[in-house]
Amino acid sequence: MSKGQTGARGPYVKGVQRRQEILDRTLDVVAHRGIEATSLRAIGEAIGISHGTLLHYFESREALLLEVLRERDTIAQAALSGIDQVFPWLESGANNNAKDPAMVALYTTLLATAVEAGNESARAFFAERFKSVRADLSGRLRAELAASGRHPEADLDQVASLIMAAFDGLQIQWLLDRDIDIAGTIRLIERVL
Amino acid sequence: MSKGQTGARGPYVKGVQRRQEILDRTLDVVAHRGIEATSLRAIGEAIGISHGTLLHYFESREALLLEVLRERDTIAQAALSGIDQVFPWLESGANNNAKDPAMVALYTTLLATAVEAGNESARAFFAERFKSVRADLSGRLRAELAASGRHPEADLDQVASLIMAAFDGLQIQWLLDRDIDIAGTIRLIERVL
DNA sequence: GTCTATACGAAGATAGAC
DNA sequence: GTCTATCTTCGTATAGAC
Repeated sequence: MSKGQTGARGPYVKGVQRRQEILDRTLDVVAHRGIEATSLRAIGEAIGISHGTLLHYFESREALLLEVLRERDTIAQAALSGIDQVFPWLESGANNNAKDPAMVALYTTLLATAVEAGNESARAFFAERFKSVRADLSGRLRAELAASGRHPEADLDQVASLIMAAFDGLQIQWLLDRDIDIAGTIRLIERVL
Repeated sequence: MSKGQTGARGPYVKGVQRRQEILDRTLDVVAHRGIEATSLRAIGEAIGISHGTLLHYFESREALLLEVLRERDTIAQAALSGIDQVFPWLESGANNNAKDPAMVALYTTLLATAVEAGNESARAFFAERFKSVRADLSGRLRAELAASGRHPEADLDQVASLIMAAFDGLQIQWLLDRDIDIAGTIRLIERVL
């Protein structure tokens, strides 16, 4: 075995730690200064490295921000892995997100860039994310209905789309007005079933 | 009466026409090149004026884009003024938006900037828009339920929030995947009532 | 592999001439 | 009302030190 990317000694160790440090600190900068002000130079300053170094680890500023989102998204999903029921699962996700407005803002901002032409990596990320979450949600709904002996009254893929749209849309409303009750409003959808 | 802003003669006439021309052409540039590529210089080129002149009419690039959205939003609302029933009204709105993806993208992009700190004008616009649409929607729902002799089973403000969130979220999903059926999915919410 | 220094072009914004 | 010139900051690319 060579001194490859995950070796405990070897020169790559520093790089792996550095990469993680960049991901962590970038979110800090986003939280403290907002996304627009999170320039490569601002991130570099916060870490104590030149802004050029950041592009040694990530292809572009957009790619870095997207990687921050991807990592946090994976962690957030894992934290909910113990919850089986759909609506408690959604409610826990909403409550966790409420603790991290910077992440929600990052999600929203990158989602907006994804609908723009020419941002293929962001578009691919969100298109794939929507597709997999939709499949996961509709599958859970189907299983739950079957377990309770009922048969679906609506297209479950459409219900899944509705839940995702409501979740994203309510998070945006919540960012503008913290009085919005995301979990409570999502729960209204339960009646459709 | 002086030669004020709306006078038919007077030196302001050219300015008023110019301002309108800028608003119209900006949306064209957005439609053809995307929002990110819609720089002040690109807009100026499309009209045949310098980018500096644009800032004589609008405070900033953001203010210009927001004004384009505000104007189109007003026109779109007026076009639906003949429809009384809530869900047909929503469906017509969705169908109209489907004809103008550039507007939907502009809406989404500016909404994302509004959740960022320091964008007070965008934040104010969307906060106010959400507030008024929510009030309008819940009022319509209340009137409709009363007319059919039913009493609401859910908090109608919450239902209105859900409808708005679903509408915005589904438009985003639609921008990423044109197979999404916005109107059909919104109609699912009808069952909550 | 890791990192700095530097340069380039484009962007939003401002000031002042005409 | 409009333009040009200029300032600052940005993302990105490259060259090279260690």
